[in-house]
Amino acid sequence: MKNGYKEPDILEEYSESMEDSQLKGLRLPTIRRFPKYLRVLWEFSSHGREVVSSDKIAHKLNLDPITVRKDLAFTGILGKPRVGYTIADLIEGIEKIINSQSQTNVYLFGAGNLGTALLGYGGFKKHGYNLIAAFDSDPAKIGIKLHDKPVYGISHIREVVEISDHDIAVLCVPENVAQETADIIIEAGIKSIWNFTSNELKVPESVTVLTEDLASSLAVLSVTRKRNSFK
Amino acid sequence: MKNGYKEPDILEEYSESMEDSQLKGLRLPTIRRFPKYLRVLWEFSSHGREVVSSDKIAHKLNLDPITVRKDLAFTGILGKPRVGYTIADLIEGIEKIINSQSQTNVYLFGAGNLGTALLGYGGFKKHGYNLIAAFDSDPAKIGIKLHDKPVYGISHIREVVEISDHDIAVLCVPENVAQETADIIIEAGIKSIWNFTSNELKVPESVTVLTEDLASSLAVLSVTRKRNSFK
DNA sequence: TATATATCGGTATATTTTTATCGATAATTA
DNA sequence: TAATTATCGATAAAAATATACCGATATATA
Repeated sequence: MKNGYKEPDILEEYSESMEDSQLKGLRLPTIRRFPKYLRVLWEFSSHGREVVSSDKIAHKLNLDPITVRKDLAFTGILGKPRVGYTIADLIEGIEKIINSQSQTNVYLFGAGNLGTALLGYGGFKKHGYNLIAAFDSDPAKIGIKLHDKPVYGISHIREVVEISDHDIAVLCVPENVAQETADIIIEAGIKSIWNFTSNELKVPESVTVLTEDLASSLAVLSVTRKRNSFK
Repeated sequence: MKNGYKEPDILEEYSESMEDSQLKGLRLPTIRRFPKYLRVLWEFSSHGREVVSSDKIAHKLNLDPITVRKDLAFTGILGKPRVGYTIADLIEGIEKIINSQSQTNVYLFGAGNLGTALLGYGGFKKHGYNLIAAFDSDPAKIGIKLHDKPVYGISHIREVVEISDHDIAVLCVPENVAQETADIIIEAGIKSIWNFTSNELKVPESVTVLTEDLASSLAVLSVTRKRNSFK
């Protein structure tokens, strides 16, 4: 017996700091797919299913079942041949990886069009993020509520933000104040910035920035379409 | 002389249907980076620069200069040793690839929070896309203008949309009507859908869908931060 | 004018990501 | 109970992507 399916070993009972080890080998494409798996798992679950095969998941997401199995292996959840995976276990396993911290607070900076839209984005709550408050410089907005979230002046950042290593700032301010706002955010102790401005931010190494580049997506759409039209 | 820098050949004078061939070998990561190059090239240009090296661009975007040179090679624009590339040429070359068509019309479906935000998104115009109109089912919105764009009832789609192969539909409707709206869009002849709902759309092969998955980004941010905290 | 240096573009290598193959096995069917 | 089948997980191969290397050369400097 050289390779192939093997009866899995008994799971280690203790896994105190498994998070670190679990993260090893985890790649970006896999991480990006996890929320997609969650979506279809939630859907299956809401239809009363309890188990699901990699093939079924793959089909829903236009992926290869092998990809799905490799990704799901990172959760440590084992499937059964001829049956599949227990949906509830998978959901728990994925959530543990992509948002394991007890709670992640999200703060919005810039309550303009896009910012206000994101205040109403249901994905935050669904994925375990708590949108706490918004900050804006417009006096007309300060003090009111948008989508039930209070809007503060940015000078009150220290009073509002409970400093915690895994809080997230969503940056939706105009481009010309993007960097200075980021500086204030970092100064206040927030270490993750979700950047919706088309602006490369200069930040210390200890701060993580993810820039959401809508123009990149448009480019992909444009070229993909052109490609499709050539065949 | 086995390899290394070579005096470039004289450019072919005619290149009628170069688009197709130019697209060959062009990969998704490169396409995604093109708009980023445009951003920094515009910036350099606005500061009065006329030439720029791969190294300068790479530095701005946190990329490897080799990556930049390889990407830029797809434009066909040649740089000069010790000098760099002519910025104006690069801009033209990139724009040709990612949005070569004379004009791309963009139609928004669903003028809710996110939709309205996108109506105000400056990137459209900047990258050569014309946002023509929005469609919504809410009678209170139909007939008014949002960000100077008219809002129509979706039943008027055929009157408003000039059918053209490279038009883009931006889908921002609630999830429960995502698929049916997509069907109407496709029926009207639009072949590219930029999908902001967290919903896998079933579409014919001839239609290109790009799903913008905000939850995926959040996951990436979450895990990247966790990683950073381990070192 | 000779030398030094920045920077190009081509080829080569390394790493990451996807896809294929296959033995093992749990449930199903004959 | 035996054969069939769906599906797993491990290893292997292929494809895509990023990085490294290096000779050539245009400008700058000595």
